[in-house]
Amino acid sequence: MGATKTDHFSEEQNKLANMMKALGHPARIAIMEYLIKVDTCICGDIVNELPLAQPTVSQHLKELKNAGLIKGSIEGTAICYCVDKEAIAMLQRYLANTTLQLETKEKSCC
Amino acid sequence: MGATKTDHFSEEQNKLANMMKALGHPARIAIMEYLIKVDTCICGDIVNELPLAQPTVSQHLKELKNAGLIKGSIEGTAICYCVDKEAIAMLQRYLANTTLQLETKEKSCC
DNA sequence: TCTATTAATCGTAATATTGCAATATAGTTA
DNA sequence: TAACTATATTGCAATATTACGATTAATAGA
Repeated sequence: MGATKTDHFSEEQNKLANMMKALGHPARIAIMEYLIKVDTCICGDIVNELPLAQPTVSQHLKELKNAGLIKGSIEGTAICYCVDKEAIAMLQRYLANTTLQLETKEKSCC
Repeated sequence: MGATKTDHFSEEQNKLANMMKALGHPARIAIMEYLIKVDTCICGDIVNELPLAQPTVSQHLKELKNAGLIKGSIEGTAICYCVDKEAIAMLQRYLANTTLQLETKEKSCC
């Protein structure tokens, strides 16, 4: 035990859960917000923005990348990270649809 | 180490991360989807819907409740769970705003 | 009261995450 | 080539999560 039983759930449920999980840490929320705030995506100063050590930040970036939320490419000596717009858009659509489904229901018994 | 450094991040970042974290598991995504699908919120059959044992489901429900994503109230012998519309709406607004910010930027260098 | 029924809690094992120091890697520049 | 800079990887300790069997608590009905 201890491992998530991913095989019992749908592809979409697992993908969504993975993205949500990646965003389920304040440091990673902060990283995303910073990447969005900064105009250019050439970012070599994410570490300076966060109250965490460099290896920790690097690990968080890796997780965001694995979840498909950011993209990174080598830019000389630094590495260029930026948000994957389509991934965010997908999340947004899912939640918008959920909200819509909820609004059409009048019953709210709790 | 091993514990998340919540105190270095903003209230909002932590709250968001908590919600996202709660949704960061396929079983909990499935629970939310089921609660939304079912017309009434009198739900005593969540366990039958999922490929997980009763204590496990109960624990997942507790986490969703702690994150403020669902509400529950005692309904005789069963317990009535339903989605907290405002919480979902909040998440939705956050992502809609994020998407908006991303759209206004032309540069997508990666 | 006895017995189902339903859901929470406890205890525990397996696994995952978080964070960092130390180190490695790779490109840049003197 | 050597020193410098930026990021990744490794290894490890502390803690959290996941899952479930066993048990408990609470209510409903015979």
